[in-house]
Amino acid sequence: MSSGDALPPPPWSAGGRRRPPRAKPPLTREAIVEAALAIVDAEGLEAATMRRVAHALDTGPASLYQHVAGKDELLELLFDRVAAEIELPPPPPPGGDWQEPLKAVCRSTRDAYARHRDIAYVTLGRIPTGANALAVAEAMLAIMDAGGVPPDVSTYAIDALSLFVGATAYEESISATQFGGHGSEYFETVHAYFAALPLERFPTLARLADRLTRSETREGERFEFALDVQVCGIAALTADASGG
Amino acid sequence: MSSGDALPPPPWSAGGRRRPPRAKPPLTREAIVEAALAIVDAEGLEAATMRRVAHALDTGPASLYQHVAGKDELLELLFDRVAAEIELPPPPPPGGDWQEPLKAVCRSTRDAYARHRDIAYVTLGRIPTGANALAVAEAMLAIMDAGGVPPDVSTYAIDALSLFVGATAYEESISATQFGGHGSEYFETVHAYFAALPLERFPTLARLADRLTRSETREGERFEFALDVQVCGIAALTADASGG
DNA sequence: ACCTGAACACCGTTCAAGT
DNA sequence: ACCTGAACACCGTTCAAGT
Repeated sequence: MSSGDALPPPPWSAGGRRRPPRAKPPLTREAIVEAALAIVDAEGLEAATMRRVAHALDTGPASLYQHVAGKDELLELLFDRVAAEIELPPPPPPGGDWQEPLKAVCRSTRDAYARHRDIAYVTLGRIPTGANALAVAEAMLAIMDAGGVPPDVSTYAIDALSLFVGATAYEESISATQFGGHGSEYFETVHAYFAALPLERFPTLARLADRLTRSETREGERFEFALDVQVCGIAALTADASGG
Repeated sequence: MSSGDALPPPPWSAGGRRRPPRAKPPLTREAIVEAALAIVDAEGLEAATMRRVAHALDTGPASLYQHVAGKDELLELLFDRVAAEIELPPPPPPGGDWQEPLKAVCRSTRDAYARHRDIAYVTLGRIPTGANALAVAEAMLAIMDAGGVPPDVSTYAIDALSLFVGATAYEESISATQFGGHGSEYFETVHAYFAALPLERFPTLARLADRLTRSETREGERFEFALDVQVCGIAALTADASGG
């Protein structure tokens, strides 16, 4: 800073044109997305209405439409904002193991979703086009490619895996809100219901009721199991494709 | 028809106590569910609002609340109505093959969902409690049980499979509406987008762009692939559990 | 007991009018 | 160019009043 710069006016000066006490930050896409995410984090996705987001930014809903095409685009941007949080590994060396790195990406995807309530809902039925979501897809494909999974398999596998992680995270967020803080009340109801099922019509269900309802509560285990299922399946089909 | 039956009154007769031209059928849960399903079939799930359903039954929305606790219960009933359409195999003999029968149930579940637009959305994040949905779960568990899949695995597997089928069917219904009737327009856009990706940042994605976008269009194949992944994975973990 | 008109507290989106 | 008040055409749900 050169000494020739003019000093700023002292804060107690009331002269000149006065600014409002808290200058309203300019409306930008980023500010809108950030405000929406804050609402999602605090109250969940369905609270993030155009009106609520606008209100948080001290405007009316109509103002958002200058920066965002509509609610759907806002959700798309929200998704890509969360995708930015997913930890990705460096590009893998050729011939390396692909199963563990692939699982790692799935886990950090789940973690990123879990940090933002039921945000995973927006991933369902959407083809990712944002830069961050594409980076995740690139990472997964690169891992499989380097590990020798043939493109025929990997291009399907990435769809299956993304669907799996998104859907699981969404289900988990749902049951997280249903179990509420204490946890056992809703669980007890479900368990009692399954245990009371007529044995003639639902013999297997009734016999496995204990294990079924217990599995609902141990989400981490459930995710790891299903992740194993996915990756084992991909591996089996890779062996098929290579061997046959 | 016996000859003693009275002739119906001629349509031009104005005598007797006249009924309104089309007697309003009494409001029942079944009638409400059926009306809702008709709207779903014609216009999709989001058109099936309480108001629209009521209108189809010639009443106001308030009248529905005598028979249905609210929108959520209506969706639950709608789901169970569709679950009734899923074809289930007879109880399996012990020691039989479980993989093919299990796949068959998944396929007919998908088919039932596909018959009703985006109905699969209501399966997401919901623990099934209706009689028909429970019958599907019972069938799947019975198949795995008879085939020697240990309960540890099958109780998780049923969650993973239900999630997979529901989420896949929902995604397929979404892209069915996005592809519209003609099909290629949206596909072309997506393909062009993927092909134009910067090579330095998305090398694998760009290289596999052709295959990736082609896979989006061949839904049947994609479903069969993912179903294979699931079942292979379950089999691999079953072998683990038995062998280790 | 069953139904319902009207109202309440919301939505997403548009558009003419403002600066 | 950017913003916005007001309006439009909807939601799910409630409740007092009707039969």
